[in-house]
Amino acid sequence: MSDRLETTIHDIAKKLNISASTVSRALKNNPVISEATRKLINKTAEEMGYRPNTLAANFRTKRTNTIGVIVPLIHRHFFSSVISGIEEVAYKKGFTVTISQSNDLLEKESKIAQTLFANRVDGVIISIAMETTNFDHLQLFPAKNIPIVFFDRVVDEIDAHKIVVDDFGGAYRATRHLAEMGSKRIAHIGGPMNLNIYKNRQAGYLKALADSGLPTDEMLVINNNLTREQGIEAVQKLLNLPEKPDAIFCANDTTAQSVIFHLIKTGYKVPDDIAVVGFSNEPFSEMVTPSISTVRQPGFLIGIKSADLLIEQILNKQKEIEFQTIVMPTDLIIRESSARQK
Amino acid sequence: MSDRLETTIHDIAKKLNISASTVSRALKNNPVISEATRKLINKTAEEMGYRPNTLAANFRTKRTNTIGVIVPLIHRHFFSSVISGIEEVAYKKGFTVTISQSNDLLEKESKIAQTLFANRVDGVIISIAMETTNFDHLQLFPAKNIPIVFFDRVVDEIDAHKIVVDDFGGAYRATRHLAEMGSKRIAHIGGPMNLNIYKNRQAGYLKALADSGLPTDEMLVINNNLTREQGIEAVQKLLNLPEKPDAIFCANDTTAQSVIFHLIKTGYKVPDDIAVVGFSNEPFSEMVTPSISTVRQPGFLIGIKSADLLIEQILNKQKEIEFQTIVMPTDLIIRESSARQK
DNA sequence: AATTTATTTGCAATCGATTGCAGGTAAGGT
DNA sequence: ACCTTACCTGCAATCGATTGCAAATAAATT
Repeated sequence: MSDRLETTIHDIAKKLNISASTVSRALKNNPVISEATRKLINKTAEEMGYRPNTLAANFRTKRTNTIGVIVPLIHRHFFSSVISGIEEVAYKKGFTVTISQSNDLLEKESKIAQTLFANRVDGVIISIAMETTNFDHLQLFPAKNIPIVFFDRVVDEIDAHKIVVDDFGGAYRATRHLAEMGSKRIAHIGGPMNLNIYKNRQAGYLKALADSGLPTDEMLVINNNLTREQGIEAVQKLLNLPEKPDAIFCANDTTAQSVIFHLIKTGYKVPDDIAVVGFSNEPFSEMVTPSISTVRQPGFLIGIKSADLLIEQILNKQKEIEFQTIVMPTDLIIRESSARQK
Repeated sequence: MSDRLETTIHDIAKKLNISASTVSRALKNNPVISEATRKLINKTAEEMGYRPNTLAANFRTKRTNTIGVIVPLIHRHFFSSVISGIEEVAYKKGFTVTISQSNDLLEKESKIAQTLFANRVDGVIISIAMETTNFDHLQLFPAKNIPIVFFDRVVDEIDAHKIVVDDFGGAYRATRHLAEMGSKRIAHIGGPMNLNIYKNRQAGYLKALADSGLPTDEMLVINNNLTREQGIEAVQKLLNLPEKPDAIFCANDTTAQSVIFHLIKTGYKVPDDIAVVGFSNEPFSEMVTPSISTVRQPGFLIGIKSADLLIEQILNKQKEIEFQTIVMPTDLIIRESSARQK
């Protein structure tokens, strides 16, 4: 009804015949205010239906208590787990979280970054878009001393805390597992090489081949954007090789699923003819038939860690910080798509 | 030059020997400023590295150009589609979107609402949590004349624009389809009756039974929270009935999937022994085997419509608005889980 | 009783952009 | 020349909370 009548600290001050500064301090639990006055002020504020004007406070303090989060796609299970972790920490420490999705597009990511910047977020947590190879839009933040934390898809070119998962180890174990299942020609469908995560997964794959005494074959490695469609194209290419693969390690579950789909459709048995392992442990991976072996990433923990590191920086802006790159463990989940009876 | 700080409109004004008001107007493309001065001001602003202080503007205008979105779970495909729709519109009209998830918990939803309120969002778009039966936390907004738009899981008790999908029609068509496939005893696993969407789906189911000349049987209707676990419990109960069902219409895809999983595990053939239809068209529903027949909801369109209606209210605050409830169409997707050879 | 110390509170400037109203200027009309 | 009108621009108040510094009061010490 009467929304022109917001109570301010001045109204409270006037009513109690004290100054606005005292009211402000009391409401903020500033220890310099005596217990008695604080109680009185809180009671009166309550009675008068006072609600603090966050906008005024933000303006004055130049802080918004807001963390901006940019992820490629919020509906990816991994990312929504990370977001949940971030929210968990942020709420506890009194920060609000603004989530945006880049849809893996550089242009959208850039616009989001600008918006967050203009809205003066106190810090940013980001996993960059697949397309992103230029980082000017992210330089905005360091330039104004606004902390950034990168996770998963990190950027070498910017100095900041980075949380990555052990892509190398996950890929290594996945590939070793395929070798242990008796596979001799293990193919790899990987992502774009501008993203470290895919570089590392590929490196893990190659190392595992070497350690298993298997030769590497360029023809068995295909890089694309890991969509459903490209997964099918890739597997078709692999099946057309003179020497077909007997196992495929895919850098994400979507590709693994489309690969399996195509293999079964064209008459191959999974895992007996060709075993498949994916990456990320998307929820569907255990629901499909055959269920997909995959590598689990600790999304929730990554979110917690990212938010912790970010908030620490926000609260200690002056301090010189030693940036660190934290590697979170991954683990292999063996399911039907790779579990051969030996 | 005191410009280790941020450039303000006053700095620009001083440099050009004009007033801050003119600068402000020029930067806002206020038509009252002549073309010449506007160009000069924009150029100078650019040169001086001016960036508008959104916080100051927000404070002054009491507007944040921010829309708060509250959904149960962002990783549900339906909700992330809606969010994409909202973002699409919001971005175009210069609004920022803050997304939060309630995890289907009343308490979290309530905290989020308070945070959004304290942060002075200009409007809210929400689909309420499964638990929510009390709406005090949402009354905050109407009380301060902050518009809300409800979608999908709407609330009768608050007067506002509401966008719902045609749950009744979708359920009706799903059930009719099961009847046409020859099912005589069609069960229903539904959600909590405090949510309209589940009430309507159940009503559609019942009407379809009646129109198909099938008797209704209380024993064939089970209501729970539609989780995986509860889906399995429910189907166990149904299989223990003296007269088992030959089809099950589930109010979401998660339940449908767990039901199918359990049926196959216990030796039933889907769809031949028991046909199953879900609801929402989650991406996994077409990837699992058998793929799940389901009801598609136009999430993206709902997001667009919600944002349109909300922003219209934000921009025309004074106007009396006739609140409307918009019903969006649904359609049935027939897949393997219900496609019997007749 | 005088002085020091500790404890509370108030003053007043500030943050930067916005906007109603008044004042100024140039162009057009008589 | 004088007066309107239309068009630009400036003045100055304002939004509400925060905070460094000074001052007032109370308590403790000599």
